Amino acid sequence: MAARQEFSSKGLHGARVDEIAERAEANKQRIYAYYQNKENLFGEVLAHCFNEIAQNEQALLQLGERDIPVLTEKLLSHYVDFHARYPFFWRMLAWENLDEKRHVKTLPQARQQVFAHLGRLYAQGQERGNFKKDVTFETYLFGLMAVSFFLFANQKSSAESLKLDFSKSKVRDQFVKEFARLFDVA
Amino acid sequence: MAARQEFSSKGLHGARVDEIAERAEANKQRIYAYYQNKENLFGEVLAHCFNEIAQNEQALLQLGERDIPVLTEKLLSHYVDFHARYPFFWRMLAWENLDEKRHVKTLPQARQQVFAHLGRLYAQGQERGNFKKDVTFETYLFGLMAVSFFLFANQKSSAESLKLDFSKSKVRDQFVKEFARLFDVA
Amino acid sequence: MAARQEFSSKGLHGARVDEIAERAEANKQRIYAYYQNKENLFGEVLAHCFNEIAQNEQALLQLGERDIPVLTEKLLSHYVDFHARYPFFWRMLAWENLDEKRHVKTLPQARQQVFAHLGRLYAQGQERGNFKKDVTFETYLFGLMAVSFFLFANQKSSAESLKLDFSKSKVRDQFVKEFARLFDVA
Amino acid sequence: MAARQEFSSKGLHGARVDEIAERAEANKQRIYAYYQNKENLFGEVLAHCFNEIAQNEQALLQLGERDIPVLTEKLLSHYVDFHARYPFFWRMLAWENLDEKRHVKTLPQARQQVFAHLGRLYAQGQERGNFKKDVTFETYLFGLMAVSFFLFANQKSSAESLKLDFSKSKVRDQFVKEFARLFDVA
DNA sequence: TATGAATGAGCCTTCATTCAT
DNA sequence: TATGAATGAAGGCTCATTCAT
Repeated sequence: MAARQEFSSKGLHGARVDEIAERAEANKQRIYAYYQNKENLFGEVLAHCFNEIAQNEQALLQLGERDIPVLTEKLLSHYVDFHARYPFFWRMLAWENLDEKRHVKTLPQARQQVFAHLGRLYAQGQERGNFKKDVTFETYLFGLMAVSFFLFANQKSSAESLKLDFSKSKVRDQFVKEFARLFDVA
Repeated sequence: MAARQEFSSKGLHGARVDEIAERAEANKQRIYAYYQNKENLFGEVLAHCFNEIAQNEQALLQLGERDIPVLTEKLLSHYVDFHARYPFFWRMLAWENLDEKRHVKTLPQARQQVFAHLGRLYAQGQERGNFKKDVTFETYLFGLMAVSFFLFANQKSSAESLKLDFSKSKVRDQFVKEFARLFDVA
Repeated sequence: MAARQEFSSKGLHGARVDEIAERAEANKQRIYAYYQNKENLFGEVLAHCFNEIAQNEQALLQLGERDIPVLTEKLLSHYVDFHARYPFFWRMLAWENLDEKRHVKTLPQARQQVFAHLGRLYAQGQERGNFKKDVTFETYLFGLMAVSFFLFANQKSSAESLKLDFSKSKVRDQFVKEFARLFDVA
Repeated sequence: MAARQEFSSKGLHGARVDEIAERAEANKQRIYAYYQNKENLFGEVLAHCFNEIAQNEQALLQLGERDIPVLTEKLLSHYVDFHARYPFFWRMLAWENLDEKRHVKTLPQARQQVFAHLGRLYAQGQERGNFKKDVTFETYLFGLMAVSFFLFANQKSSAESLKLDFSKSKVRDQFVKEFARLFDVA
């Protein structure tokens, strides 16, 4: 979908239907026939982005017990890679969070399965002493997501306040490793 | 400034000059006389928000050596409180980061001083074993900021994916404590 | 024809070709093949409505000399019934009269025959003293048509200005009788 | 108001806001500032037309007992003149009656006063034998209105079916007189 | 024959910005 | 200094009509 491009870069109100139609090499009436209005289309794009991350997360189901020692690093690099390859997500997420209205009702069920799987690994890791016992999985996961999201969502501003250029993958990789250390025991 | 209200809630493009003028009980001529155009005004508001956080951070200069053991918790609760009391910031920051153009050139110098001060405390903490030696202060601080920002900026969506309601201060407090544990050694 | 429904309720400009095609379970190509364009189709519908009233009026040819004493009542109830059963007519007539362009060229010849027949009965009635000698048939007929048309065409507004509800058939019947008295001698 | 011209000739949906603005030598934003939207403006115009007829009817309050013998003729010629001088009314009325939505809530109270006055005269006329005892005032008035409305509202079509040209005032005057005879006793 | 898509224009409505008083 | 009006350009959405399959 070419609408993703427009919406992710300009948001619901900034995007122009004409532009979308042109990029999609479709014509407006087709768009309105399918989606009724701009807002619906935005919702579809948003849902698509959520599906994208959900699908992408399926790979995490491959993680097993032996990955527990490097779980944090793997998760972090997974999300950072995702954001790097698929910048639409954090942008659409940000637009949606800034908007008063909610445009996506149901979040993909698929994510819950992955989270459950990771939760089990985390619990095992806690037993083995890889993760802190007094930190819940939700906190841990939230931290990982926050950090990876912020890495991209705040690139422009943080680049100036922290004097770092996250667009270089080396810098990013170093961050992943450092954050892995931060999040893990010892 | 009443423009802050409009811009923070609707963004540069969503905000309406008429609305701003009306709320400010000023008239449009005044606005255009002072700021030339909407974009400039947005920049001023943004700068104002950055000054706000910078000023607020001055309080952190009070932190001293004896606070090192609870530094993480203090910093986190500082930022979380700030976001809770001053929701304009994360919103303006998010709008700015989503926009192609940069509307603020210079970030307040004041922040650097605070960061330097905190950096010294962190270094001492590393010596004393409160913080991990292999995690830089930048990483540490970035983590704190990311987590506190994400707590608010992603409230709508995360409420659904993680089933948590961050609007309750209890939940937030618990998070602060958990994250403090996560970020600290042992 | 399903176009009648659309045109009569929304007029030439308000009606939508897509809607008509859908209701007719035909496809647009068919419509354009037969009628060239929307306006022609409107003309056909209009003509159809005129034929409908003309055909309906054929029943009036049954009226004979013995009906002269109740001619007014019979004619009035005929037209009122027609409008009640066939609301398309007054609406299409109203649309047509409001539009600058004329969409129907020829009015059905059949009506003239009926009018001539009624004219003869009226003349006889005048001789016999049933109808006023100084009121022409045209005036008389025009009055009947005006009253029955207005009864329906002005229902919404008159309901409020005259506090009457013509949708109730009782009220209508009473009106027919009263108007018969009004139009007849003594 | 120039909107009256547009709306009365093309109806709510046929009228063009640009056209109205241009004719009014105003600009669109003024229109939208005052009336919010096209429909409201239409409602105002409609209300204005109702006020016009109501105001015009005030003249009928001058009619007194001595006018009773020629009441019908006076009323008819009043309405016919009004329609001839002010063609906006019947058109706006017709548009409104064809439209599903109601655009005017309250009809002018002033009309009721006039109607009451005329009703009293009619009652006296009934006593004196000028009007039929078994025909109510409502019927009588409705008839007058219907006839005068139809005279204009159906001019285009009736011109063809009845072969009469109501645009000539002579023809109209003759009609007024004939209808007066029709409506009056003897 | 029937269908989905395309076109191109038009219309209502909204803005940022500027004039004029 | 403050206010109402003006401007000019969009932008969302809709339609009648036509193509192409």
